[in-house]
Parts: sequence; structure tokens; C-alpha cells
Amino acid sequence: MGKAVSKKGEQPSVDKTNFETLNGFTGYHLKRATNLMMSDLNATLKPFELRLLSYTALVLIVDNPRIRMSQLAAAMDVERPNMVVIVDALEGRELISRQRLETDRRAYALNITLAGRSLYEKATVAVRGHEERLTRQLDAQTRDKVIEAMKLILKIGGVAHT
Amino acid sequence: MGKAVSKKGEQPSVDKTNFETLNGFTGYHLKRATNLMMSDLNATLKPFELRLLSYTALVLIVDNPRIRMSQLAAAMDVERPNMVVIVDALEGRELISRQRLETDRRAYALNITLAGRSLYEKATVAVRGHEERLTRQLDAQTRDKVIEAMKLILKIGGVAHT
DNA sequence: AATATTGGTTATCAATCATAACTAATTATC
DNA sequence: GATAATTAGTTATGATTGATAACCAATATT
Repeated sequence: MGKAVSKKGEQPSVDKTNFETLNGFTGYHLKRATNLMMSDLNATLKPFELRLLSYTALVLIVDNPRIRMSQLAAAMDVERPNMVVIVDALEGRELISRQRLETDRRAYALNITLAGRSLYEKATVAVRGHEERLTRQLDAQTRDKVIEAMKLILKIGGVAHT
Repeated sequence: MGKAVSKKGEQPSVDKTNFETLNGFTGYHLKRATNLMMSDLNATLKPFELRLLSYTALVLIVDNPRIRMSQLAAAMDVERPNMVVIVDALEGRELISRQRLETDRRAYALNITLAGRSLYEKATVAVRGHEERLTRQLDAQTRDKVIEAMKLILKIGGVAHT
């Protein structure tokens, strides 16, 4: 209403694009900010030869020693076949180790290696820097409110965990 | 810190997964909520045979009559070759029309058709319902705070527009 | 013991997204 | 005003991502 494009309403529409309707959608803003953050995150992780999913796997393995692959896949919301290639790559770089479980010889217990922990720590410093950089303008209270809002959305959507 | 996994720190780690580190990242929560919203949005648009990008294109064409394809691609942050297939599909369904510009005969002016506007209106009602459903738990003030926060993040990242 | 289920794997396929190269039209340069 | 450079749209293609089907071995179920 009362926007710049006014004046009759049927001229070329070059230069300024009108985002009126899209701007009314919360999801639009969420998606754009998230795209930016994911893109910056991947750039942040590139020096460590990690990507969103491989880094997330590292984090979860550090926080959950001896986690099984299927549990990791569920936690990351990734199909098992895709989990295999992520784990293969991390194991190939000797950042994590697979260990057969004695209690269930189908499954592997995943553990972080020394090299893996070292990379995890360096990468996490970088990721915290990335977060700090991109959310610097938000005061702590706003940031917490945002996180709470995201949790509410997830709860409504019936996504469990946390 | 004082979490459930405690006790020595090297047992199976089945059942409960520890998301401690990930939970500390704003980007993690943003991405999860956004994934949920995009998934629900696509489900919402399916009955109209629209997807995120085709719906966004419709919206921008409605809000910007006679917009050119390249401007639309820039506004949507989509590569031009990919824009072509989106526009082709919409034109194939006669939801939009291509019109050669007299002033620049390389370019097309995109316009919504009657059928396109009708579908746009129905789809937008559904999308508003989807937004309402997923953000119902957020009071208006919180929702606005979230949107402002997203805009701040985008500003830091150097993303223009709006 | 026979059957079903689960953890992990392989192969494969669909969808998404980006890149290179082209034509036609316009703009810039000399 | 001819030549070169750029722009709008297109085509073809390739890389990457994510999902599905089918399989083996081990465990759980009946």
C-alpha cells in the first residue's frame, strides 16, 4: 500500500523491484537469512575441508562418543546411504574411527580421533567467529528470542529432539 | 557441562542424542526452522502445481508488472538459465505472458494472465494459512522482532534490496 | 527354526544449481 | 558510421545434492 511503484500501476517496472508481498512472509526472511548464513558457514569451513554436513557429523560425534551411524543419520536428518559417504570421508581422513560394537556386531561405534578433535576445535573456533560476525548486530536478548522463536516453529511442525 | 551424557563420558551413547554444541549455534536453529517451513510451504503449494521458485516468480510478476526476465532472475537470486525453465513452465500453463519490449527487442516484459492472477490469489491464501499455522505461537511482536533480526543479518552479509 | 527387522552398504536416479557457449539486439568506442 | 563490447535470453551440459531400491549380515520376533 502506498509504495513507490504507484502511479497508475502498469509502467515498465525496471530499476526498483517491488518486494511488497514477499516481505510480508516470515518464511521469506528466514530463508534469505539462512541462505546467507549457510553460504558463509560453508566458506568458513572450506579451509578445514569441511562442509555443513561433515562438520555437523564431527560435532555430534564429539558430543556423543560411540554414537552409531544410524543414530547419527537420524540426528542429522540425513538418509543412511548419504551418511555412509560422509562417514567414509571423515574416516578416510582419520578424523573419526569406526569400531564394531561387541553388543551388536552389525553396528559401528563412531569416535573422534586425536586429529579429528584437533580439527574440530579449530573449526569450531572459526564457526563461532562466523556466528559472531553475522549476528553481531543482534543483542543477546534478541538472539535468544530468535532461537526461542525457531524452537516454537519446530515444535508446531512436530519436530522432536533438543 | 552438566548434561545427561555425563558419567565418565565413554559409554554407548544410544537413545538420547546430545545436541549441546549445535544448540549453541543460531544458524543451526535458523536452518532447522527454515527447512521445516520450506518443506511445509512446498506441500502447501503442491495442490496448485507450484513450487517455491515458481510461486515466488508469480508473486514478483504480480507485484512488478512488465518485469524483465533478467530482473526477475536477479530479484530471485537465480541464474538466468534456470529462470528460463521456470518462466517457460509458467508460460506453458498460460499463467504469465512474454511480451517483446518495443524499447529493447532483446527483452521480454512478463505479465500475469487472468488465470495466473486467479491461481496467484488462491495460492497466496494457502501460503498465508501456512504462515499462520507455523508462526501461530509467535505473538506479533516476536514475529516482527524475528523479521528485523533477519534483515540485520542480511545487512551484515551485504545483501541489498528491500 | 523360520520370519521379520535393523545397521550398514552399494548402485542408481531425480532434482537442483551452476557454467560455457551461442544468437540477437543494443550500447560504446574510435 | 563501422567495429567492438555488452546485455537479454537461450541451449546444452555438468557438478552436486538428496532420495530410493535392493542387498548382506546380524539381531530380534514368533
